[in-house]
Formats: sequence, C-alpha cells, structure tokens
Amino acid sequence: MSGNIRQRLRDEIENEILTGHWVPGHRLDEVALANRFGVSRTPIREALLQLSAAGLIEVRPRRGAIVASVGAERLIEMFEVMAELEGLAGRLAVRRHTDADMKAILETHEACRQAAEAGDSDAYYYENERFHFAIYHAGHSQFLFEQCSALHRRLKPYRRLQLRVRNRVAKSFAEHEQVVAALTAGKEEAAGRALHDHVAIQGERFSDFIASLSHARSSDMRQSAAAKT
Amino acid sequence: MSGNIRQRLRDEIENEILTGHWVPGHRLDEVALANRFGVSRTPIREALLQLSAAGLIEVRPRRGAIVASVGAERLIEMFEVMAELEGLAGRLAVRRHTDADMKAILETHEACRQAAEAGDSDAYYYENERFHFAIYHAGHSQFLFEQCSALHRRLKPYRRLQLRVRNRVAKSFAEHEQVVAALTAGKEEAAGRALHDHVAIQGERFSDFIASLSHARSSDMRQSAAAKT
DNA sequence: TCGACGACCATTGTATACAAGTTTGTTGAC
DNA sequence: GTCAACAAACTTGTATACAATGGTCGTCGA
Repeated sequence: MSGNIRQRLRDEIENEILTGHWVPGHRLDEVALANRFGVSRTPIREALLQLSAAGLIEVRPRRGAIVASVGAERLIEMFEVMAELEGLAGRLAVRRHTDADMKAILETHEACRQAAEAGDSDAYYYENERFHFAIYHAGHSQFLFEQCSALHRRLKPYRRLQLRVRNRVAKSFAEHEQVVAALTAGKEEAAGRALHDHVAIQGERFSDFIASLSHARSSDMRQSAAAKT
Repeated sequence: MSGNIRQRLRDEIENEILTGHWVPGHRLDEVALANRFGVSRTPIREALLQLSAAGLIEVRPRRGAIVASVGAERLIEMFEVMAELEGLAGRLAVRRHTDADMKAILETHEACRQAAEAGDSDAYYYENERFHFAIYHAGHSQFLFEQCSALHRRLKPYRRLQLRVRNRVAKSFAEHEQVVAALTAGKEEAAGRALHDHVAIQGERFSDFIASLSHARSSDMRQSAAAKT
C-alpha cells in the first residue's frame, strides 16, 4: 500500500475535476489538499504535476495550480480530434474484431437501447461510455485505445451535459444503430464515417452550448468570490 | 529562474531518451540524476513523474523508473494513429490555411528539396520536421497541433533511423511533393490521403525494421552488461 | 480621495531527514 | 556444488524544514 498513494490521489483529484465538482479556474491549494487527504504536500505535488502533464490543470510557477479552463474553441478542436480517432477505431474494429468483441459491442448497444427507451439519460450516459470503449477495444490497438480513453474521459463532463439536451439521447442512439449496422455488415468506411459523425455532431453543436455554459460558470465564480469575502 | 528548473530537467531527460542516448529498459537512478544536475532528488522525481505521465518512462512502485520500451506492435499502432492525425491536419490545412501558412509550408518544402538533392539525410530529417509542423500549424487547431507535436516527437528516433534506409529520403520527398500539390490545388481529401499515406508507409515497413533494431539493442545491452562487471 | 511604494504574510519550490521495501550478497545446510 | 534463507545495504516514498517569490494590505504623499 505504498506508491499507490500517489495514484490514488491523482485519481481522486482527477475525478473531482472531471465530474465538474471543481470549476475551471479553481485554485488547487497544496496544503488544503494535503490536510484533506491526510498526507504531506509531497505526494500531492507529485499528483498535481502528473495531472498537469495530462493537461487537466495548469501550474503557473510560484503561483499554484488551477483547473485548466477549456475554452469553446479548444473544446471543439478536441471533439474534432476525438471524431477522427473514433472513426479510425471504427474502421479497425470492422477489420479486426473477434466474436467476443462483437458480442460485447452488441450487449452494450442493447443496454443503451433500454436506457434510451426508458428516457434515463444518466443510465444512457454510462452505457454509452461502455459502448464506445467496447469499440475502442475491438480495434485491437492498445495505443489507440489509450488515446481514445484519455480523450473520452477528458470530454466526459461536456458529453454528460449535452445528453440532457432535449432529444439528444434518442438521436444519439439512432446514430449508434447506424454504427452497429455498419459494424455487423463489415462495412469499414461506413462504420468509420458513422462513428466520426456521431462524435463530430456533438462538437458542432457546442458553439451555442458553450455560451450558456460559460455564462453559468461566471455566475459560479461570482458566487465563490462572494463567499471568499 | 525558479520553477523552470523542473521544466529544464524534464526537457533534458526527455532529450536523452528521445535521442536514443538511453536505451529502453535503462534505469533512471534518482540520486545519480540529482548529482549530475546538481539538484536534490525532489525536482528530479517531479520531472520523472511528468515524463511517466507522457508515457516516456515507466515507474514501478518502489522499484524505480526505466525508459519505456516501445514494442514493435505498439510502434506500428503509434504510426497508425499519427497517420490519421496527419491526415486530419492536412484536410484542415486545406480548409483553413492563410497565405503566411502556405508560404511557410512552401519554404520548408524547398528546404527539404535541397537537402534531398544533396543527399543529406540529417538535414532532411530536420527540414522534414519543420515541414510537418508547418502543416500542423496551418490546420489552425491548437489541440491537434499539440497532439501531433507530441506524437511526432515521440516517434522522432524511429523516423530518424528510417531516413537512413536506402532511397527513403528521395521517396519521402516525392510524397511531400504530392502533399504540396494537393494543398496548393485546394484538394482536401487528396491532401489528407497523401499525408496519411506518407506517415502510414513508415509504420508499415517497421515489422522487419524493428527486428534489426531490437537485435542491435540486445547487443547494446550485452555490451553495457559487460561494462558493468 | 486616489495612487504608489513598501513591508509582511501566505504559498510554492527545493533540500534533507527518516521510513519502508527491494535487491543482492553471504553463509549455511543439504 | 547448488539452493535457500537471512541480513545488510541501497533505493524509493513520504514528511518536514527552510528559502524564495508573489500577492496583499496598509500607510504615506500628492
């Protein structure tokens, strides 16, 4: 139970950020975190530096670490890259999937269907994640799997918010159906395109979506600034 | 001149790895590095952890850090992803490039031509890098630029080795010509495909290439093991 | 009353000390 | 002679102390 402490800290802090519990711009106080987790500053610092290397936080020399703020343009860029990688994963999945891979994909697809029909966006959010990971896995490229996973996790909070938009769950599932159809038919290009568009469509709608989000954030910051005084 | 020490250490160590000065599997001794750079273990550890987050080294709890060994399959996977991202960068460059972007691309292209005609593979290696970065830049996607840069740097040593293969420089330049032609003609898909294939072709040839590389490495290790006794 | 300069305090960066674990070498027994 | 077990030394992980810097608050002057 040593050496894993840093790992645990990294995961906990990462989780706080990815769940949106800490707003972008939120300052990460080393001593406060050390007290909270009952450790010294050293492992905290090491965890923070790892997170900074992953791009989740920004460390400004002598001025502490803050949760990285992801601007609208950058978010769109990230979805753009994600779309490209998902497309690749889809094509590779068609070429390389085993029976077990396809079984896993179809199972998660069915779980998505149930969540979608129940109108349960939180359940859909969870099953959707499993569906995509099943496809990454079926591509049989460890590196691509890691890249996709990292980006997927990074975009998690925004994806979750978007699923709450009216009808988005139903549309998302319809897109999944196309993906599955192409996969089972063994149509490489179609599967790639379907997955690409499935992700890209989310990025494309973000221009206006972000506007409301950054609005909410600025009110949050006003709130926390007021609480500080 | 503080807080940059860690950055400097990170870059120095990263450089040692990327230039192939330290073989995969090489153990990174914290005190040795601390002595070498004239600092304490703390900033060394922090630099190492950042590198581990970037995937350049592996840290095994209580057992120290080693230079990550990149297996043949993984290397091919990385080129596969790189090809995909370069393709995207090419297509975006067609859509979004400014006059200055195109000027930069053509300039580096000409520099490549001169190096290729001179048969100077080292110069070509350098100019080739600038050429690709110019294209990443022309895509006007900060995130994509970062992803491409990181992967490009990561694959640097292998690319350099490959350029020494007979005729590879000439063939590489011929591929660049196609890329430039598609870019100037404004053909998005063609540019994307040309760049994709330009990178993918390198990965595809690695199966046999790696065999000789790992052979050379094992003889290196025998050598260093002999030197140790 | 507003702005600028200075001092103090809070927080980060680095070093060192201490604890815990892994590896290696030596010794003994089979 | 070889294998195993124990011990010591070396290496990593964590805590704490100290140094350095940036921000903030207060005071003084215009």
